[in-house]
Order: sequence, then C-alpha cells, then structure tokens
Amino acid sequence: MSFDPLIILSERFKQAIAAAFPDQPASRDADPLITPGRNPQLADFQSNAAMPLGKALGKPPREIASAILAKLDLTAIAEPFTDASIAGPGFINIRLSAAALAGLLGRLDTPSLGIDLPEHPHRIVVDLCGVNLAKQMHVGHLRSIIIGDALARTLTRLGHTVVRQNHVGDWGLNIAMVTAKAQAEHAAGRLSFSDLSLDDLERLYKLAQRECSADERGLAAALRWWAHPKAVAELETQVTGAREELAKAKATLVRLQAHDPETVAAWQRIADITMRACLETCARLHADVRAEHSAGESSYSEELALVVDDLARRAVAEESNGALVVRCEGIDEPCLIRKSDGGFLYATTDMAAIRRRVQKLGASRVIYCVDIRQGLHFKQIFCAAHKAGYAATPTGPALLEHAGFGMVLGEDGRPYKTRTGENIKLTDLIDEAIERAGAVVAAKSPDLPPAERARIAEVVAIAAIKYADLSNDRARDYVFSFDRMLAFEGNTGPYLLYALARTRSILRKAAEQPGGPPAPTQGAGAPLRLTEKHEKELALALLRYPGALRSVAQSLEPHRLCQYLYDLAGAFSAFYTNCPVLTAQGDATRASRLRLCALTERLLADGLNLLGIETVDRM
RNA sequence: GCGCUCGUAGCUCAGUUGGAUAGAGCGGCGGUUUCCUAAACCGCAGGUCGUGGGUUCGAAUCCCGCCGGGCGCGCCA
Repeated sequence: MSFDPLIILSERFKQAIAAAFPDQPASRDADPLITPGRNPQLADFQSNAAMPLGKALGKPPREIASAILAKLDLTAIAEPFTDASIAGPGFINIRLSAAALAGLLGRLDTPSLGIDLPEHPHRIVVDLCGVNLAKQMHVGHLRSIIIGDALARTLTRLGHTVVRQNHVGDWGLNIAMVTAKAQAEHAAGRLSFSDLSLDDLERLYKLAQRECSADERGLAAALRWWAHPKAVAELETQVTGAREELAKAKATLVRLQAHDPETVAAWQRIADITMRACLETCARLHADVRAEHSAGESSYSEELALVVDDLARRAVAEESNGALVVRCEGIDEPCLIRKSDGGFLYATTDMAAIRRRVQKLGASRVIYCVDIRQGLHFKQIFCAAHKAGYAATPTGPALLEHAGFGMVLGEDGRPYKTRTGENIKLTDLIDEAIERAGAVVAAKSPDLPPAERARIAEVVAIAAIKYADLSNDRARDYVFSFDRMLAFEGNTGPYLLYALARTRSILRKAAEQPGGPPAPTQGAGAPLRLTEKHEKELALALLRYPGALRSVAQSLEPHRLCQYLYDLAGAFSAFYTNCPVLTAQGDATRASRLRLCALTERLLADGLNLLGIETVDRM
C-alpha cells in the first residue's frame, strides 16, 4: 500500500463519493481532486470534489461535501472532522494526525525512498544534445543537454528504460561544404588533419558557408537597376565563385554517400574532433551523454530513400509542385519529405528516426528535447509518422512529444551573445561560472583546504548553471545571469546544496560522538515524534516527493521538481533553526530528529541527482 | 496574411491544469548569532494578474475582441 497521502486520500474519497451517491453515474469516475492544502493554517490536504459534483448533480456543494464526509472514514489517518472541515463553497479540509504522519513517513523510509516500480515500465527515447559537426557547443545546446538529461534521469528513476539519442547534425550539404573545404585546405598544405582543433573547424565551417552562398538576388537587382558595371562585375565574380564552391560541396556529398575512403576519412576526422569536444563538455556539465548515445543523421542516410519510397508507394505522401509532401488534417503547411530535385530534408531524417526509435528500439514514448521554435516541424512529423504507421506499437501508438524549450536571453532581454554578437561557447561559460564560484567559496569558507575549495567551486558552479535553467518553465525564454544564479540566495542550486550540506554536517557530528553509528545510519528506525509545527511541516514536505516526480514525468517539466526541492529545503531550514537536533531535550526526540535529517539528506541528494546536480559534504 | 506563444510586485520568476485572502527570491526597511554551517531564519512595505467583454457558485487560469512583445510559416537545418 502506498504511503503517499495524495494516493491514499484519493482512494478513500473515491470510495466515499461512490458510496454517497450510489445511483449517480457522475459519481463513479469523479476525480476526488486532492491537493496539498492551499493554506497550511487550514489543512494539510484538501479535496475540491464537492463543487464539480454539485454542478453535475444539481445540488449545493456543501450538501455534497457533508454527504461525502458521512461516508468517509479517515480515523487511522486524519484528525476528526470538525465544523471547519467543510469550508467556503465546499472545500473539504483534511489534517493528518501526527501518528499517521509518522507512520507514512516510516514507509517512505526505504532504500528506494518509496518510489515503486511501475506495473508496465516503458521504453522511452529521449532526444537530447543535438550538436552539429564543426561547430562549437554554445548556449543553444545548453538547455537540450540539461533538460534532456534531467528528464532522462527522472524517468529512469521511476523505473522506465530510457534510451538517450544524440541526434548529431553530421550529414547533408552543410557538412559536405566544410568537408570539401577541409580537404581543399589539406591539399593546399595549409591544414593538418592530425592537429586540428574545433576552433579551426568552426572557422572553416563559416568560411565554407560564406563561400557557398551566392548573392543571386543582389546580382539580379544590380542588373535590373543598371548598377555600375564594376559593381555588377564584382557580383558576377562572387556568384560564379559561390556556384563553383557549391558544386564542389555537392560532389563531396555524393562521394560521402558512395563511401569514398578519402572523403569519409576527412569527414570522420571532423566528426571525431567535434564529438570529443562535445562529450567532454557534457561530462563537465555532469550530463550523461556518451559516445554510444550518438545516432547522427548520417546513420539514417541509407534509410531515407526506403522511407520516402515506402511513403510514396502507400500513398501516405503525395506530389506537389514536383516535391513529395505528407499532408495532415488540421495542419495547413504540408510536411516536405523530398525536394523537387530529389534531395531529402531534415523532416525525412526525422521520419526515419521515429521509425527506428519505435520499431527497432522499441520505444513507446519518444521525447524530443529541442528548441521550441521547431514546434511546427514536430507537429508535422509526428502527425506524418502516425499517418504512416511508423509510431505504431502492439499496444497502440507511441507517445511522441516535443519537450520544447525557450531561448537563453542576456540581461538586456535579447538572445545571450557576446558583445560582438558571437555565440557564447559553453566551455567559456563553464569556466567563468567556476571562476566566480571559486571567488565566493574562497570568501565564505577560507578555512577549507584549497583542493576541496576547488572541488566545491566546480560543483557549485555547475549546480548554479543547471538549476537556473531547470527551475524556469521549460517552454519559456529565461534570462541568464551569473550574478543571480551565483548569489547563493533564494531559489538557486547553491541554496539547495547548502541545505543538504547542513543535513550532512549534523549527521557527521552525530556520528563523531563516541559509540554512535556511522553518519548514514543516524536515526535509522527511530520512532518519529512529530510534535513541533516545523517537524510536521518537514514530514509533510518529505511525503510529497513521489507526487512531484510523477508530475515531472507526466508534464516533462523539471521546474516542478526544483520547486518541490526548494520547498523541502525551506521546510528543513525552518526546522533547522527552530528544532535543535544534537542538543534536543531527550534521547527520543534527538533520535527522531536525526531520522528526519537523514531522510531529508537522502531525499535532497536523490532529487538533485535527478536534476543532474552533484553534491558536496561541506561548503 | 495565417499560425503559435507570452504579458503577474521596481527586477527575475512560480501559481499543482477552474478553487479559499494571487505566492517566492532579489532589491528596500527592520529584527535574530555565547547554541548543530548567518551561503540561514523571521517580520514589514510593495499587485486593477496588459486591457475590455463573456462563460458560472468561483477566472491569473477557459472563450471572444483590442493593445503590446517574441517566434514560426513546402524545396535550409
């Protein structure tokens, strides 16, 4: 049986509602609408079921509430009902008894912290990171890595099998351009493949982009408006040059597709350099993105023609102005899967990816952690995939979800860039955070050994970056500010690390006393005596953990877990200042409070781990 | 032009899918340390939830109009 008050109360209320109105169909699947009490003064939990039920049955809600209470037996869990139990239009207020609270908390105190395995675990693909070859990782990748990793960790924690997929942009004309450029530079003796950095590659990439983009419109305009012959000549030269470069890139793409060894070797070198840097950065961010998670666009290249033929043959796709499109009801813009020149597009690759993820990897849920501006694109390909049957599983269509995220803005409210308008490299961002965190640690904790201080600065810095990202509504833009995230005040990663460090400090001190058990087992099994207000509130906060995790898994919004952990840390801080632990009056109280500390410690650490945030013992 | 999205305290943001007197943090003012980490805790001030209508017992939340911002709209990814 569950210890989660939300679930227990929901069950009890469901039965009571059914019993109170046995002949009413509306009462059979009425949602008990149990939530934590809006106002802690009035209730620990409340049910809002009476109001909608009153509407459905045409009776006053307070009358409904009385009828529910008459059938409701919560003697083992809650304090007796009073006149105040039914309040306002028909809220039903529930106050858990101290004994019940202690009992429930005791059942949360298991190795898994009360998180039960699901009856039917899912295989879930999480698409995250999504770097491009020959490009530095910048803030545009930050959220995909951080949010995707947190979602993957949370879903894993809930007992699902998660398959991470790094959909690397490693194919297509853009990549062929930089490959061609690198080969040309190599042939000219200006470049050595053996000591090539990602910075070099990015320079080549930009150069190739520029050289391949012809100013056709400029030339047309110049001709139409009888521009100066010299200007026209310059534009003609540019356009001719660009067309040549583009032709070279296309030829390179053909050679890549034909597995030409020399071309593939150059491409592979570019991929290796990029991926090495990518995985290093992910590791610095403590995000679990490894080589085996890479499933680049190149890995689908052989499947694209098959997919397109399949869609055309089964008439899922149709021709339109020479191109092949999939039309979906409710979406005006058709989904292009083949250009009129026969080339494939990124939607083609995404269709192939859905097919593989559901059919080969066995996913019943696919989560795309990608910029929210691609919302229309995902709407299209999800619809197209369903239409094509690619998302079908034996138990019904797989759930395809776009967990889109907003942009990272600077403090001026515009996309976060350097002063010169360049993307900010993630490595620079991380370096700066660590440097700033180091300065604070040195100021606040000068007595700690330098090596430990350095470690703390690193953990705190990454926690600050990630928590700032995760604690904001995923779908919305957020303002990036070192000062705010590293101010160590309020709803920040460092605040949570600090609360956790305080729990550990108490447990450590308790363990240092002669004859005591080691820190992790302090308070283990001690009877919980929840008499003080702050003890009860801490207990209630602890019990809400499973609900918070379920909510994240359903909504794919990690900021709900952040909010929960912040509330928990706040409840602990209040407990900490008001309820002495080591110097508590009486051994029983001391043991009970130690157990509360130990539970808080485990739960905070667990929650932070799900956010992909490492912890420290002291700070 | 069509579509999506946002507008909540001076600033940065929550608001449990329609519920009680709209909450945090920062900033401002004030208080707490011979006592487990003061990177903390407590109190005060600060709001016409962009705006006008509508739906109902009840709206920041749902619907419509308007104002303002952001973004996206077949042959780039």
